[in-house]
Amino acid sequence: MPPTTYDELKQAISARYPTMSKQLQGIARFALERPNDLALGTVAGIAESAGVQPSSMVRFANALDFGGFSEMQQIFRGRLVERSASYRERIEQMRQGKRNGTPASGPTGVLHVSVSDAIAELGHLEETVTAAQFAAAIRLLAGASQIHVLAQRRAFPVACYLAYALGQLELRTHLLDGVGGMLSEFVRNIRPDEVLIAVSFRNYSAGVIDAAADCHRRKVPVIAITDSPLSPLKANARIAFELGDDSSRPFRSLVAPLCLAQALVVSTGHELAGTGDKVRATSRRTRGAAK
Amino acid sequence: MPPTTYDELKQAISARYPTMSKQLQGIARFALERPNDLALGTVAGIAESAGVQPSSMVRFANALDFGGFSEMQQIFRGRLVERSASYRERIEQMRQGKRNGTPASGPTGVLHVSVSDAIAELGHLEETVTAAQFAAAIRLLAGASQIHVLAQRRAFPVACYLAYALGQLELRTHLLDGVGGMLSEFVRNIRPDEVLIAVSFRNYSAGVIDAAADCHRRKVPVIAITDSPLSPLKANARIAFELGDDSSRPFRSLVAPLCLAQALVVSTGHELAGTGDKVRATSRRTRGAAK
DNA sequence: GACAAACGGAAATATACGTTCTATTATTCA
DNA sequence: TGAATAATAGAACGTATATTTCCGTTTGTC
Repeated sequence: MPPTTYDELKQAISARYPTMSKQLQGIARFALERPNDLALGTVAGIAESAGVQPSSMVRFANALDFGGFSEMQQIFRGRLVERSASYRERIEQMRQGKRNGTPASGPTGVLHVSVSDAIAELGHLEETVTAAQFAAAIRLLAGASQIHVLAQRRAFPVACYLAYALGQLELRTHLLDGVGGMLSEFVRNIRPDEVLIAVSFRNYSAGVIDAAADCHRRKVPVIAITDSPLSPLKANARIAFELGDDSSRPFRSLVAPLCLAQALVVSTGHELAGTGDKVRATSRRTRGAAK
Repeated sequence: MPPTTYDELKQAISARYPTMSKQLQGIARFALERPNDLALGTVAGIAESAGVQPSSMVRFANALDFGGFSEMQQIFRGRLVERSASYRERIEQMRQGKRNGTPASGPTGVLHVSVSDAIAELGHLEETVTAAQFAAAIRLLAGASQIHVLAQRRAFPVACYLAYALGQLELRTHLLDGVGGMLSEFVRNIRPDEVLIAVSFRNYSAGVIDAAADCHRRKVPVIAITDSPLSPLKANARIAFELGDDSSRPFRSLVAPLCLAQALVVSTGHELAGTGDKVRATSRRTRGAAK
């Protein structure tokens, strides 16, 4: 009684996942994350991608009551054709829906609008950021003895992400979250060989602006992530990313700044690893992965 | 110079159709009518369905400048995997725009990759989330007397955003940030008429899992935002959003979960404002505030 | 700490697949 | 009407694939 549909297969995997061996669990995750590969690849190819032996793939299929790998693969292939069929339906629906005049109504309409807006923002992001300022920011980050990240309110998630991700690179990173009300004390102690990343959008938090101004005056490099050339952060930053998003929308999203933040972190990682300092970079990566 | 995309293939077939032999024309019609079969079947099987010999299928592929049947089949398989048309167009547009400058290497190359990945994730997000679970989540949020948001480490920015944005809707929202180490004490006091939003991705934070499990056991509605059906959060949630994406990339981003979070907030806002039941919403807020 | 059971890895085997070659048939032109 | 050429069907061949079995290793239990 093996599963006959992809949904059943998912349920079966979920149900038996806890009782599986470690390797089989890995294959299970791989299968659910990359079902397309499972559908179209050969056992050998898939096994290589998953980092296991072909025989383990067969064992995985057997664990799900299939007679063999090919039998299980049929389910993944079935999903592929169903999915492509539903795509056409959805595209048709979208065309008809737009003709009817209600492009964005209903609960999932909101999701669609959010996704579309986010994609537009990302396109705008790539246009806005210049290679020069991006490279300059990376140089600053890679060369800093310590990095401080500051944001408040709406922008705070960006700072959280930066602090976490830069920390993963084993850069000394501090999130200035203002807990305990000692923000200005911390900011006062930032030195010129360190870096402050300040993130703020309208309405700009006074605390962030003041901190950036203070650091900038004391020759501490400030990298600003903000929304407009008119931002008060721009005047107080060595490098300012102006992501000017459409403020006409009531809910501006954090997608663009977060994507920029991720790109900065990844590039900084490359910079650190690529400057010949392989020993430090390797140990950093190893330790991070082991955790 | 064989076709490289399904559209090119279609054009090639149309162009050469008149000059083909009668049998090859039959195969051409069959191929265009049942591309799924061409993508997934074996030569023998397809040939039987089309009422020809396997060798004829190879001849057909050769007539289209392919080296063999398998080569042609790759095009049909690609068609099954390809993403929805509208997103693909946008990605293509962006790729072309970037071809003028630096293609994929260098500092801005990383940004381009981040943006592309983010767009792919967003497309996947819209596929994955069903209208039913989205609507159910909104009903829970709109009807809750209080909302608690919990995440740690990599997922924490999502919780920050949710707490901030839901707070803007004047819903009573608490960010369970674990400051002071009193997380379990707070979780223990969450009641069944409240809601817990738990966000966690691999490797899942034990604290978040435990909290979700505790709440779920005590009939507190739990909305989970996680990455896979195998997530331990799924078993401990009333509603689970599984944003499972390609884990082959070393740096998974928060773009998709944040976009989902935003859509949830916006929809909840509409729900509260649009049900016309302003009194109830107001009284709920008032009661909560009085407490 | 020792034994047993299960798990993972590698090689061997059998199957099935795609391709190619040849004989035969259909078609067209003289 | 006959001959020649192009195309098709069928079979055979080589290859690549999935599967199974066996052995070494690890893990759990007593």
